[in-house]
Amino acid sequence: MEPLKKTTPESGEESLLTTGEMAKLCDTTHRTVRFYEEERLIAPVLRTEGRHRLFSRDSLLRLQLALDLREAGLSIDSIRRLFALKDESATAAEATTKMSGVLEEQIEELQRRAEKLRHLKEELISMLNVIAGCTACVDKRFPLDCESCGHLERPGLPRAVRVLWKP
Amino acid sequence: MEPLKKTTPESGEESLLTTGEMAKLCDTTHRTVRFYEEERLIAPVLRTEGRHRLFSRDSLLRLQLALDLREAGLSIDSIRRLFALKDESATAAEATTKMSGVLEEQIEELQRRAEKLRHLKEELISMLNVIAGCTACVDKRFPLDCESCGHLERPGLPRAVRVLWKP
DNA sequence: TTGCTCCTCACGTCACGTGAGGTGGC
DNA sequence: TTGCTCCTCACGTCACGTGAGGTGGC
Repeated sequence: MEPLKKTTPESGEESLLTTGEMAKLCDTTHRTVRFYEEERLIAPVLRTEGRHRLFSRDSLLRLQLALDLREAGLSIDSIRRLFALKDESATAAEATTKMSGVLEEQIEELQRRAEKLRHLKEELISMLNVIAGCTACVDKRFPLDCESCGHLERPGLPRAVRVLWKP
Repeated sequence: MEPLKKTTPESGEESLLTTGEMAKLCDTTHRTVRFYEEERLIAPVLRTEGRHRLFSRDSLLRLQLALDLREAGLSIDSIRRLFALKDESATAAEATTKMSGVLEEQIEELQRRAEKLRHLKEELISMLNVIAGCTACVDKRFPLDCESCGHLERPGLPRAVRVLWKP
C-alpha cells in the first residue's frame, strides 16, 4: 500500500495556505489578508518562485483570532500589542497580568455595548408596537398632519417614534 | 407676579441650541454635529447675524436617535433612508411596513452581533482561566519554550490561548 | 478687553474596497 | 491554451479627527 502523501501531509509543507485560501477560511477578502500582513500581524513562511505567498496554519489561527478581536471592537494597534505581550514580558505572571488587563477591559466594553444595543432593540420593538396602530389608518391627514391625530400624544412615547413619525 | 420668561420659554425661540450645545447633549463632538448636518440628517432652523447655527429640539432628538442607530451599526445612508420613509409612503400602512422591514433587519443583525460577542467573551474568559495556571510559573523555559511544558497540551484548549501563548 | 465658542476650508486617519495592468500554475 | 488565482501599485471610501486662520458674543 502506498502512503497517502497528498491527503495526509506529514511535513506540514504541503498544508501551507495561499492568500486566497486564507481569505476563504477566515471568511474575508484577499485584500484584508494582505492588509493584516502589511500591518505585521501575520507573515508568509515563504514565497513560491512566482512570488505567491504561502502561510502556515499558525498564521491562519492568528488571522482568525485577529479578525474576531477586530469585530469585537479592538483596533489593529491593540491587537498587535496584545499579540506582542508575551514576548515583552519577563515572567509568565507578568504576561498573564497584562493580558488579563487588556482582555478584562474589552470584556467590559463588550458588555457595555451589548447593553446599549439591547436598549435600542427594546425601543425599536416598542416602536413597532406603537406604529402598528397606524397600519389601519386611512385618515387623509397622513403623512403631513399626523400630529393632529392624537394617537402619538400619549406620554412615554419612545423617542424613535417621535422622530420617525414627525411631519 | 412676573411670568418666568427666561426659565420657561413659551415661544420655543429661546430654547434653540448652538452646535456646541447639540454636541454636549449628544455626548459627541462639534465636528460630528457638522458632519450630520452636511449629510442632511439635521438642519439649523436659523443662523445668527454672525452665521452661528441654531438648532431646534426636534433636531436634537433626530441627532440623538441617528447617533444611537449609528452605534448600532446602521450606515449614515440607511439612517437617512429610514428618516425619509414616512414622507415617501402613500399611506400609513405602507410607511409602517417599510419601517418594520428596516428595523426588523437591524434587530436581527444586533442579535447576531451580540451572539458573536458573547461567544468571544466566553473564549476570552476561559482563556483567562487557563493562563491563570501560568501565573505561578517560574520555569526557565518561559517565554521561548512554553510548548515543552505540557500545560498547553490538553485538548479543547481555546484558540486564543494557542495563538497568544505560542512562541 | 479677555475667554470661550463659533465659523470655513481642507488635509489626515482607520480599515479596508476597488480597479488597472500584468503574471503564475494546474 | 484557457480560467482562475495571484501579484504590485495606487487611488477611493466611510465617518469622522484635527489643525489653520479668522470672527462672534456675553
